[in-house]
Amino acid sequence: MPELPEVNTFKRYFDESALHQKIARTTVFDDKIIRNMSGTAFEQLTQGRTFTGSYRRGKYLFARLDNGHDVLLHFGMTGDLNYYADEVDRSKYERFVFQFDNDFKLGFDCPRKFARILYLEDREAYIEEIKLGPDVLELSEEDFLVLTKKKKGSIKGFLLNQKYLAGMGNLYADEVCYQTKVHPASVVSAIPTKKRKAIYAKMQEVIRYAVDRNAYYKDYPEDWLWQWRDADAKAPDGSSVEIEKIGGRTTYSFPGWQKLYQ
DNA sequence: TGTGATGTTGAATG
DNA sequence: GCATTCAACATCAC
Repeated sequence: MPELPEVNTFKRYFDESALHQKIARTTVFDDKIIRNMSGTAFEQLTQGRTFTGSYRRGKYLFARLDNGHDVLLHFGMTGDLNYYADEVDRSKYERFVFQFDNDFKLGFDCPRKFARILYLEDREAYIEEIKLGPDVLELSEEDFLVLTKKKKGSIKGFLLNQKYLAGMGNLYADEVCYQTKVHPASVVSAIPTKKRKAIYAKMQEVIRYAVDRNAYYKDYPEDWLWQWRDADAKAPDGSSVEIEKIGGRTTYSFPGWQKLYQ
Protein backbone atom coordinates (compact mmCIF):
# COMPACT_ATOMS: atom_id res chain seq x y z
CA MET A 1 0.00 0.00 0.00
CA PRO A 2 2.25 2.73 1.12
CA GLU A 3 3.67 5.32 -1.22
CA LEU A 4 3.72 9.00 -0.27
CA PRO A 5 -0.07 9.58 -0.35
CA GLU A 6 -0.74 6.42 1.65
CA VAL A 7 1.83 7.34 4.26
CA ASN A 8 0.32 10.80 4.45
CA THR A 9 -2.98 9.15 5.25
CA PHE A 10 -1.24 7.13 7.96
CA LYS A 11 0.10 10.40 9.35
CA ARG A 12 -3.40 11.83 9.58
CA TYR A 13 -4.60 8.66 11.22
CA PHE A 14 -1.71 8.70 13.68
CA ASP A 15 -2.25 12.37 14.52
CA GLU A 16 -5.94 11.84 15.18
CA SER A 17 -5.49 8.77 17.30
CA ALA A 18 -2.15 8.62 19.08
CA LEU A 19 -1.06 12.21 19.54
CA HIS A 20 -0.83 13.64 23.07
CA GLN A 21 -1.57 10.33 24.67
CA LYS A 22 0.66 8.70 27.19
CA ILE A 23 1.96 5.27 26.29
CA ALA A 24 1.12 3.06 29.23
CA ARG A 25 2.67 -0.01 27.72
CA THR A 26 4.49 -1.06 24.56
CA THR A 27 4.47 -4.67 23.45
CA VAL A 28 6.67 -6.00 20.66
CA PHE A 29 5.61 -9.32 19.15
CA ASP A 30 8.18 -9.49 16.38
CA ASP A 31 11.67 -8.49 17.40
CA LYS A 32 13.03 -8.25 13.86
CA ILE A 33 10.75 -5.41 12.86
CA ILE A 34 12.63 -3.10 15.25
CA ARG A 35 15.78 -2.53 13.27
CA ASN A 36 18.21 -0.83 15.60
CA MET A 37 17.63 -2.46 18.98
CA SER A 38 15.88 -5.35 20.70
CA GLY A 39 12.14 -5.38 21.18
CA THR A 40 12.66 -5.16 24.93
CA ALA A 41 14.81 -2.06 24.63
CA PHE A 42 12.22 -0.49 22.34
CA GLU A 43 9.47 -1.23 24.83
CA GLN A 44 11.40 0.31 27.69
CA LEU A 45 12.34 3.44 25.76
CA THR A 46 8.79 4.19 24.67
CA GLN A 47 6.77 3.25 27.75
CA GLY A 48 5.71 6.25 29.78
CA ARG A 49 6.34 8.66 26.92
CA THR A 50 3.85 10.77 25.03
CA PHE A 51 3.71 11.46 21.29
CA THR A 52 3.90 15.19 20.70
CA GLY A 53 3.95 15.43 16.91
CA SER A 54 4.76 13.73 13.65
CA TYR A 55 6.71 14.50 10.52
CA ARG A 56 6.43 12.80 7.17
CA ARG A 57 9.12 12.88 4.54
CA GLY A 58 8.44 10.75 1.50
CA LYS A 59 7.37 7.36 2.79
CA TYR A 60 9.02 7.85 6.17
CA LEU A 61 6.87 8.82 9.13
CA PHE A 62 8.64 10.09 12.23
CA ALA A 63 6.63 10.10 15.45
CA ARG A 64 8.10 12.57 17.92
CA LEU A 65 8.21 11.70 21.59
CA ASP A 66 8.14 14.11 24.51
CA ASN A 67 11.85 13.52 25.11
CA GLY A 68 12.72 14.86 21.66
CA HIS A 69 13.48 11.43 20.23
CA ASP A 70 11.53 9.81 17.40
CA VAL A 71 9.99 6.50 16.51
CA LEU A 72 10.45 6.00 12.80
CA LEU A 73 7.64 4.15 11.09
CA HIS A 74 8.43 2.88 7.63
CA PHE A 75 5.60 0.76 6.29
CA GLY A 76 7.44 -1.37 3.75
CA MET A 77 5.01 -3.08 1.39
CA THR A 78 2.27 -4.07 3.76
CA GLY A 79 2.49 -1.91 6.89
CA ASP A 80 -0.68 -0.47 8.41
CA LEU A 81 -1.91 1.26 11.55
CA ASN A 82 -4.84 0.09 13.61
CA TYR A 83 -6.32 2.10 16.50
CA TYR A 84 -8.75 0.09 18.55
CA ALA A 85 -10.09 -0.64 21.99
CA ASP A 86 -11.78 -3.97 21.50
CA GLU A 87 -9.60 -7.08 21.29
CA VAL A 88 -11.63 -8.42 18.39
CA ASP A 89 -10.20 -5.60 16.30
CA ARG A 90 -6.62 -6.69 16.86
CA SER A 91 -5.00 -7.85 13.61
CA LYS A 92 -3.37 -11.26 13.43
CA TYR A 93 -0.47 -9.47 11.76
CA GLU A 94 0.10 -7.00 14.56
CA ARG A 95 3.88 -6.77 15.10
CA PHE A 96 3.92 -4.36 17.99
CA VAL A 97 1.42 -2.21 19.82
CA PHE A 98 1.29 0.91 21.94
CA GLN A 99 -1.31 0.80 24.67
CA PHE A 100 -2.37 4.24 25.84
CA ASP A 101 -3.65 5.55 29.14
CA ASN A 102 -7.20 5.56 27.78
CA ASP A 103 -6.94 1.81 27.09
CA PHE A 104 -7.03 2.31 23.35
CA LYS A 105 -4.23 0.69 21.38
CA LEU A 106 -2.33 1.66 18.30
CA GLY A 107 -1.25 -1.53 16.60
CA PHE A 108 1.32 -1.71 13.84
CA ASP A 109 0.28 -4.44 11.43
CA CYS A 110 2.50 -5.90 8.75
CA PRO A 111 1.84 -9.30 7.18
CA ARG A 112 5.06 -9.37 5.18
CA LYS A 113 7.36 -7.86 7.75
CA PHE A 114 9.15 -5.54 5.32
CA ALA A 115 8.37 -2.60 7.55
CA ARG A 116 11.25 -0.92 9.36
CA ILE A 117 10.82 0.55 12.82
CA LEU A 118 13.67 2.44 14.46
CA TYR A 119 14.04 4.33 17.68
CA LEU A 120 15.98 7.48 16.84
CA GLU A 121 17.67 9.92 19.17
CA ASP A 122 18.46 12.27 16.31
CA ARG A 123 16.04 12.39 13.41
CA GLU A 124 18.08 14.77 11.27
CA ALA A 125 21.22 12.70 11.69
CA TYR A 126 19.32 9.63 10.51
CA ILE A 127 17.96 11.42 7.45
CA GLU A 128 21.49 12.51 6.69
CA GLU A 129 22.81 9.01 7.23
CA ILE A 130 20.46 7.35 4.76
CA LYS A 131 20.72 10.34 2.40
CA LEU A 132 16.97 10.65 2.12
CA GLY A 133 16.08 13.15 -0.59
CA PRO A 134 13.55 15.99 -0.35
CA ASP A 135 9.87 15.15 -0.16
CA VAL A 136 8.23 15.16 -3.58
CA LEU A 137 5.83 17.91 -2.52
CA GLU A 138 8.70 20.05 -1.18
CA LEU A 139 10.94 19.73 -4.21
CA SER A 140 11.12 22.79 -6.47
CA GLU A 141 10.95 22.57 -10.24
CA GLU A 142 14.37 24.16 -10.45
CA ASP A 143 15.93 21.51 -8.22
CA PHE A 144 14.17 18.76 -10.16
CA LEU A 145 15.58 20.05 -13.45
CA VAL A 146 19.08 20.19 -11.99
CA LEU A 147 18.73 16.69 -10.55
CA THR A 148 17.59 15.21 -13.83
CA LYS A 149 20.04 16.99 -16.09
CA LYS A 150 22.79 14.40 -16.21
CA LYS A 151 21.31 11.15 -14.99
CA LYS A 152 22.03 8.22 -17.28
CA GLY A 153 19.62 5.72 -15.80
CA SER A 154 15.94 5.25 -16.61
CA ILE A 155 13.34 7.80 -15.56
CA LYS A 156 11.51 5.05 -13.73
CA GLY A 157 14.60 4.11 -11.74
CA PHE A 158 15.24 7.77 -11.02
CA LEU A 159 11.74 8.41 -9.71
CA LEU A 160 11.97 5.38 -7.44
CA ASN A 161 15.30 6.39 -5.92
CA GLN A 162 14.50 7.89 -2.53
CA LYS A 163 17.90 9.56 -2.38
CA TYR A 164 16.90 11.90 -5.22
CA LEU A 165 13.34 12.56 -4.17
CA ALA A 166 11.35 10.92 -1.41
CA GLY A 167 7.90 9.51 -1.85
CA MET A 168 7.48 8.07 -5.33
CA GLY A 169 6.71 4.37 -5.51
CA ASN A 170 6.04 1.85 -8.23
CA LEU A 171 2.43 2.74 -9.00
CA TYR A 172 2.66 6.51 -8.98
CA ALA A 173 5.91 6.41 -10.98
CA ASP A 174 4.15 4.44 -13.72
CA GLU A 175 1.20 6.81 -13.49
CA VAL A 176 3.34 9.90 -14.04
CA CYS A 177 5.16 8.33 -17.00
CA TYR A 178 1.89 7.26 -18.54
CA GLN A 179 0.18 10.60 -18.14
CA THR A 180 3.13 12.50 -19.57
CA LYS A 181 3.53 10.01 -22.43
CA VAL A 182 7.12 9.26 -21.51
CA HIS A 183 8.31 5.67 -21.70
CA PRO A 184 9.56 4.65 -18.25
CA ALA A 185 12.75 3.19 -19.72
CA SER A 186 13.71 6.60 -21.15
CA VAL A 187 17.17 7.83 -20.25
CA VAL A 188 16.62 10.74 -17.88
CA SER A 189 19.15 13.11 -19.43
CA ALA A 190 17.80 12.45 -22.92
CA ILE A 191 14.36 13.76 -22.03
CA PRO A 192 14.02 17.36 -23.26
CA THR A 193 13.76 20.07 -20.62
CA LYS A 194 10.20 20.87 -21.61
CA LYS A 195 9.20 17.27 -21.05
CA ARG A 196 11.06 17.10 -17.76
CA LYS A 197 9.07 20.13 -16.65
CA ALA A 198 5.91 18.28 -17.64
CA ILE A 199 7.00 15.27 -15.58
CA TYR A 200 7.64 17.53 -12.59
CA ALA A 201 4.24 19.19 -12.94
CA LYS A 202 2.38 15.91 -13.38
CA MET A 203 4.17 14.40 -10.43
CA GLN A 204 3.03 17.25 -8.21
CA GLU A 205 -0.49 17.04 -9.59
CA VAL A 206 -0.87 13.29 -9.20
CA ILE A 207 0.62 13.12 -5.72
CA ARG A 208 -1.33 16.17 -4.55
CA TYR A 209 -4.54 14.76 -5.95
CA ALA A 210 -3.98 11.44 -4.20
CA VAL A 211 -3.03 13.10 -0.91
CA ASP A 212 -6.17 15.22 -1.03
CA ARG A 213 -8.26 12.08 -1.39
CA ASN A 214 -6.54 10.21 1.40
CA ALA A 215 -5.03 7.83 -1.13
CA TYR A 216 -8.47 6.37 -1.64
CA TYR A 217 -8.07 4.87 -5.09
CA LYS A 218 -11.74 4.60 -5.87
CA ASP A 219 -11.89 8.39 -5.93
CA TYR A 220 -9.21 8.67 -8.58
CA PRO A 221 -10.09 9.58 -12.17
CA GLU A 222 -11.14 6.69 -14.37
CA ASP A 223 -8.53 7.43 -16.97
CA TRP A 224 -5.62 6.90 -14.62
CA LEU A 225 -3.42 3.96 -15.48
CA TRP A 226 -3.64 1.93 -12.31
CA GLN A 227 -7.30 1.01 -12.64
CA TRP A 228 -6.77 -1.12 -15.70
CA ARG A 229 -3.24 -2.14 -14.96
CA ASP A 230 -3.38 -5.65 -16.40
CA ALA A 231 -2.18 -7.71 -19.31
CA ASP A 232 -5.06 -6.68 -21.57
CA ALA A 233 -4.76 -2.96 -20.96
CA LYS A 234 -4.93 -0.58 -23.90
CA ALA A 235 -3.81 3.02 -24.15
CA PRO A 236 -6.27 5.68 -25.37
CA ASP A 237 -4.89 5.24 -28.89
CA GLY A 238 -5.48 1.49 -28.73
CA SER A 239 -1.85 0.48 -28.34
CA SER A 240 -1.08 -2.52 -26.18
CA VAL A 241 0.53 -2.71 -22.81
CA GLU A 242 4.07 -3.90 -22.23
CA ILE A 243 5.02 -5.41 -18.89
CA GLU A 244 8.69 -5.50 -18.01
CA LYS A 245 11.13 -4.91 -15.19
CA ILE A 246 12.46 -1.37 -15.17
CA GLY A 247 14.39 0.02 -12.27
CA GLY A 248 13.97 -3.36 -10.62
CA ARG A 249 10.19 -3.21 -10.49
CA THR A 250 7.37 -4.52 -12.62
CA THR A 251 6.46 -1.70 -14.95
CA TYR A 252 3.40 -1.13 -17.13
CA SER A 253 3.81 1.00 -20.22
CA PHE A 254 2.47 1.48 -23.73
CA PRO A 255 5.36 1.76 -26.21
CA GLY A 256 2.98 3.12 -28.84
CA TRP A 257 1.70 5.81 -26.52
CA GLN A 258 4.77 6.68 -24.48
CA LYS A 259 7.84 7.96 -26.23
CA LEU A 260 11.18 6.37 -25.49
CA TYR A 261 13.97 8.94 -25.19
CA GLN A 262 17.50 7.57 -25.32
C1' DT B 1 1.80 -24.87 -6.32
C1' DG B 2 4.36 -21.51 -8.08
C1' DT B 3 4.73 -16.70 -8.66
C1' DG B 4 4.65 -12.01 -7.67
C1' DA B 5 3.91 -8.11 -4.56
C1' DT B 6 2.20 0.06 -3.72
C1' DG B 7 9.84 -1.18 -0.61
C1' DT B 8 14.60 -0.90 0.97
C1' DT B 9 19.21 -2.53 1.59
C1' DG B 10 23.82 -3.91 0.68
C1' DA B 11 26.90 -6.08 -2.38
C1' DA B 12 28.62 -6.07 -6.98
C1' DT B 13 29.70 -3.76 -11.13
C1' DG B 14 30.92 0.00 -14.23
C1' DG C 1 33.46 8.33 -4.61
C1' DC C 2 29.33 8.14 -7.52
C1' DA C 3 25.65 5.91 -10.42
C1' DT C 4 23.26 1.91 -11.35
C1' DT C 5 21.69 -2.93 -11.03
C1' DC C 6 19.94 -6.77 -8.63
C1' DA C 7 19.32 -10.45 -5.35
C1' DA C 8 17.64 -10.88 -0.72
C1' DC C 9 14.47 -9.98 2.81
C1' DA C 10 9.28 -12.79 4.96
C1' DT C 11 4.93 -13.97 4.07
C1' DC C 12 0.58 -14.13 2.01
C1' DA C 13 -2.83 -14.35 -1.78
C1' DC C 14 -4.24 -15.62 -6.24
